[in-house]
Amino acid sequence: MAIIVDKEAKRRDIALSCRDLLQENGIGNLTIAQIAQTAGVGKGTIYEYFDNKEDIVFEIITTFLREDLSRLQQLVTLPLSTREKLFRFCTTLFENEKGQKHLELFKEFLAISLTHKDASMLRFSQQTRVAFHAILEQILDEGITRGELEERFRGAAGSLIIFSTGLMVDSRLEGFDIQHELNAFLDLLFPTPTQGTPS
Amino acid sequence: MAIIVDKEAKRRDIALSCRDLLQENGIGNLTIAQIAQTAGVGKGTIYEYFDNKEDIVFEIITTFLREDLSRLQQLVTLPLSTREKLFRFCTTLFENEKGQKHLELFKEFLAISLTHKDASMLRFSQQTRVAFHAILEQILDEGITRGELEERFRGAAGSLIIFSTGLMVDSRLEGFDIQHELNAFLDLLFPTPTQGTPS
Amino acid sequence: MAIIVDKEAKRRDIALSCRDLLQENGIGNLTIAQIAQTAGVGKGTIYEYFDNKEDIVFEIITTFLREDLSRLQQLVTLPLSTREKLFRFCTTLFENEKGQKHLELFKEFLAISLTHKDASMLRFSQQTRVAFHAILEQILDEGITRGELEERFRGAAGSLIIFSTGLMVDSRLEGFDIQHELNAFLDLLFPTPTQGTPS
Amino acid sequence: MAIIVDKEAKRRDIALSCRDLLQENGIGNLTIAQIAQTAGVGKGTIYEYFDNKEDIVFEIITTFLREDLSRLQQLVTLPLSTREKLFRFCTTLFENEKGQKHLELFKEFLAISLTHKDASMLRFSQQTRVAFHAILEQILDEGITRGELEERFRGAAGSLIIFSTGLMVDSRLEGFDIQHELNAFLDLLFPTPTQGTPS
DNA sequence: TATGAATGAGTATTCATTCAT
DNA sequence: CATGAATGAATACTCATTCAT
Repeated sequence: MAIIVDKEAKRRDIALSCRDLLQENGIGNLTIAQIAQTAGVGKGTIYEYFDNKEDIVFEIITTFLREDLSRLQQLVTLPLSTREKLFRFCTTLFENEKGQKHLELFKEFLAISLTHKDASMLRFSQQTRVAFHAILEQILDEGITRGELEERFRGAAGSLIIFSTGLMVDSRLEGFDIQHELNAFLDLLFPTPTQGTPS
Repeated sequence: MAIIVDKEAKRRDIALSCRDLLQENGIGNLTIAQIAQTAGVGKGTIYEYFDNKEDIVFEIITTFLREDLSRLQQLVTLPLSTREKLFRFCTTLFENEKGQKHLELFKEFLAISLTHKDASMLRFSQQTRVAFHAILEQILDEGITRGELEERFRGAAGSLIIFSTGLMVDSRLEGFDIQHELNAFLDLLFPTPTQGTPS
Repeated sequence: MAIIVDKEAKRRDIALSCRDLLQENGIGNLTIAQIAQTAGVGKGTIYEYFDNKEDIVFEIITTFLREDLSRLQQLVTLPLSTREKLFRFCTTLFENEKGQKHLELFKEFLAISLTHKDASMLRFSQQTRVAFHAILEQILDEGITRGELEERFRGAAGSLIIFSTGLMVDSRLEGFDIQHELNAFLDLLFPTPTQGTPS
Repeated sequence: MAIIVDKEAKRRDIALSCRDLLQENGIGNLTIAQIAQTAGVGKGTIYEYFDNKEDIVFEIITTFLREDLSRLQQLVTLPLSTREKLFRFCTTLFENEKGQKHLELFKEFLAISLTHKDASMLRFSQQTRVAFHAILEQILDEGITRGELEERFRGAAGSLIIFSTGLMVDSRLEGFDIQHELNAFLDLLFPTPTQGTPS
């Protein structure tokens, strides 16, 4: 048992030590040699703790994901309107420099998972999706509970996740105004008297 | 006097002759040698009509795109409800085997354009987006004109495109039910008495 | 006969129109397509007047050579000491921007003739050498006649040509001071009382 | 524990095993595939020990250079007149078949270094030049010490190197008699009573 | 005489992964 | 447990030259 614990610990150690490396280089330019050197171990050792390059990249991305999810989790409890929460949920990755770097990474990961259809790849993608979905669901449920949202929004998390995915992908285009597009979308979902029915 | 060749025509000829090849191999496994052989010309000849591999892949994809856009264009005139049109707009690529192949190609193209940020790549992506956007807009405008859609849906094409992108990307996930997700989304946009408020 | 004359005239026309092109691009980056376009004829036409790329490059270089030889020829008649004339003979290609461009071209030509041992290549190299040799001989002979040079310098043109070649080649090295090296060499050849016999 | 390899030793091993290959094919026709096969390693292994093709070509040429320099070094100690030593210094590469092969290689290298002005290329050229210069200086200094040469020949190594370069380059010309040209040059430098003033 | 469409050979380099020690 | 030396597949692109018209 102790050994297993150690393995997990070392996995984390290696992943943790390579966070900056991954952010700087991106997935495509990251080499096992760099990872090994940065982690201070031999190349062969990496393969003692990870199945392949993907595996270790997942582990590192997971640490970023944990951060982002944690931030998003806090968002749920913030004293904001539901709409505002949804807005922030979708724009959090576009906000500061750190978010941008994570975004770039996620886009790169998306690109890989779009072509490499390994089981582990899909599993990871799905787990990630589930985590984001859960938070979104919380926001929506609370919105409904607080009377800000109609009952029909229960179960709408899936749609919002899909839209978020599209937002992330289409943000690559030049002249794409995320805030504008997102607001237009939210206006569509939550028609307000002032907007929907201009006298 | 030398033969004067219609460059545009030959471009199309080459592109046309390589459609199957691209569908079978995908973008990543397509080689210039294969293209040349399939088109029945020398490798050098390819470069007389295309700037680089990207250029020719774009041209071939464009032929698929033209087909899909044409089908979508016909959709606009079909005697269907606006909602049904939007539904079909989003699912057309998921329908038959042919659509599936195009879908695979588009996903691969998306993956590439997500990481290779060349000017030509972005330009092509944007052009494609504009074409789809235009059709969507037609459907929406008509829906509004016919009174099926509220005025607020004018300009909603952007949101729908983004959702479609997300749909395409997330469709890679196992157990992802496109029809279900799309219906849920449309229900959200067009709350009907029967669906939204089941007595 | 008329046709032959025309051929020669057209050869010159083409060569003349491509002088700048060759100077800008160098031999290595010059393409037949560019030559044809610049000369305002078809690629095939080039081969009506020239045997191959080398042939046309020679023709163009020859026009430069003619210029340089003409300048050098003038040098012979200038009211300068023989030593000064020899100095200028060797440095003329290093002097102004124009000389530099010719120099670069000659170096490139030298590189080619060092590996491509075609008969035409050798012939051209030899012809060039002969032309420079003749001028050098004039300078030396005159120097001897005027009593500035000892009799033993008769026939020394060959040595000086070889040194010039070396100068041209070694000038590629960083920190190589042409003037210094050349002066040192000339001091060696023409020992002056102040330098050769101190005290 | 993994095997620790002496990188320098392996570099030499690979270089050594490819000497013949380089001499047979020349630089231009040498492929990495051939090098790897000849050295009995994989292509990737080559790049573990060399940065690029240039790097390995330099290393191989260096082994030839070491031989030639060693022979030249011995020349310094031979019981010959200074003039004879200088003569041999310049003709050593033209002597036997082996020298001829080295010469061909050097000419090819010269051709490349004349057009490819990379830093590493220049550095290598300069190092080589320095090594030959040093030996020449030894010969000259000794000649001066022994009273065979006038004091003015101190520092003349540079001029002689340049002449040697020219000799190497011009030797490509048909009908170029190295011995004759070199003797003419040496006669010029060392005027003897019998030669300079024939009664 | 002029043209320009067609051609096709030829090669360096990267890097995830393995396995002998 | 750890290591790091060895591996090898896979591919775009240029351009001088030809020859049918």
